[in-house]
Amino acid sequence: MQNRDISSTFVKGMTVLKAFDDSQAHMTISEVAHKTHIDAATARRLVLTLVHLGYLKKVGRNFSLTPRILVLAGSFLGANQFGRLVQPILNQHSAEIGRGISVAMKDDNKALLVAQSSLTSTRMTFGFTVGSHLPLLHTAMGRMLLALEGMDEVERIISEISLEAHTSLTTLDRGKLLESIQLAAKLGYCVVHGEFEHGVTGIAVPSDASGEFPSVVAVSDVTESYEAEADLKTVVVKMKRCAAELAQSNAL
Amino acid sequence: MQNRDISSTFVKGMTVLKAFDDSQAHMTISEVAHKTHIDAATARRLVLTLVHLGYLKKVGRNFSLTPRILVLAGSFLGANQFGRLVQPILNQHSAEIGRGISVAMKDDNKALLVAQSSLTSTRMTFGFTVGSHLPLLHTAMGRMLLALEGMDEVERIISEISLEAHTSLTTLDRGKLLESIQLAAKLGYCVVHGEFEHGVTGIAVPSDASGEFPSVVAVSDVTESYEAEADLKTVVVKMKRCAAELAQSNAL
DNA sequence: GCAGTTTTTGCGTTATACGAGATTAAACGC
DNA sequence: GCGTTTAATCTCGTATAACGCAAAAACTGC
Repeated sequence: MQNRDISSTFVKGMTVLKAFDDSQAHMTISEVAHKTHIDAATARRLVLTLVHLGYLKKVGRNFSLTPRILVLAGSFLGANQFGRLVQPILNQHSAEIGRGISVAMKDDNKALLVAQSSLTSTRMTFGFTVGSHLPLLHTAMGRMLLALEGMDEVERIISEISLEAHTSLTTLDRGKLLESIQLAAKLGYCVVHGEFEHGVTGIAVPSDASGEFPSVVAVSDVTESYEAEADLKTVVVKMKRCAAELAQSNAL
Repeated sequence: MQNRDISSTFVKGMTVLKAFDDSQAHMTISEVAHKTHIDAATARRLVLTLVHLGYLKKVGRNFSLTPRILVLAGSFLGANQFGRLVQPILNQHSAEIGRGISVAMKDDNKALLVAQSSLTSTRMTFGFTVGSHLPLLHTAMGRMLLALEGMDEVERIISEISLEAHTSLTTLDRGKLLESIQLAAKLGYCVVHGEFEHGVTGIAVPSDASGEFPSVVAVSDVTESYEAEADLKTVVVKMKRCAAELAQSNAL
């Protein structure tokens, strides 16, 4: 028995729903039960409830998410004016910078992509969408997000998080990570070379928006495109312009 | 008491979560209770549970969605390869067509935006995002979606749905709507002029993808831009090319 | 066809959701 | 400012719905 203010059934239900992540999109009832550590009979009831509500659909003996789950996301995006305010600004600055722009927020100990504008002239994307989780410590957007938090929170996360080497360049030294985040806080921008995806450099700046959730504006490109130090500086300046406009628009 | 396979608590919990739509993003517990027709005490527990799970946050006496809700959407998008397959194709064709492209699926009696590529060179967007609900009967994408369904389903929806006049051009005659959908099914594309937003013309074609959910590719622009009949035909041809590529990629 | 697994059902137990009422906080008038 | 009204929030005993075991049924793969 736990807190009387928390509905354990609802918690289990959301656990089941969350279990359908991109690592396992199609699951049988027993797989759900295994993954969530919920009794098979209970898991079955919760899964059937989700089917009843239209969030899951059954095909054969497997269950998978339906597009309806996007409606919940749409509520958040709509409420925060992403369509009307954020997206047009991102589009314009994306064209000016010549690269796709992403906006991210901190979610637990992950960076969460909340908006994106990819260049229409290129097929290049990094395969992430709104709702994608990225590492906090080994991406520019993640470190910049941490730099916006209090340093006590940063130290807590750095010490708690398990470090995973995504590439040969991934920084696994917790002290160096802290330094990098402190530098980002001081400079007002963050650059990370190939620590998450090989050969890709990320740049992030705070969005400056005074909204409900701290957010950052981020750009990714192959490392060579920033060969000249001046190129990088130019991009940062343009990104800051984008951030300023987002802040001014009262979005986010 | 109802079906023993449906967890009524979980249903109520999801109802509460869904209640935070863009029409009411910030709600007190009693507002939630009122909107969902759930007892205030129960609503309170469910809301507190959502706060506990990090999907809602409390500010003052109001509750609102956190970005975490996007993670669930990300699972669906990731599982269906939206980032890696769909988005690049949309981006490329968006540039070729010279207009933003959307992909939509049918959700109950609404059209649901599941992917989008807006032109980066322009600030023009129609304010919708992934997860936005649009009318089925008064948009090109909606009618095209219906045209993919069986005609019995179409007739059911046309007769059940309540018709709302969004503009002075909105077709409110159920017979005419059926005709329009049948025409779309026959032609393989659908064009709707200013029935949802004044002065805006929408075009939709089936995505041809053999995936789990029927989907359409849609384009919107101010009506004048299609003045010449030839312009419209050209766009349709280009859209069909996009649809074919989506199908070929095994996305959707 | 058999041995395994998975899914479903029944049921006693117990936690848990319910909702009326108590408590607290906000809104208003004087 | 203070009492009064109104609404929102929280508490708690009780009814009930969810839990999870165990056993049956259904499906798989060999």
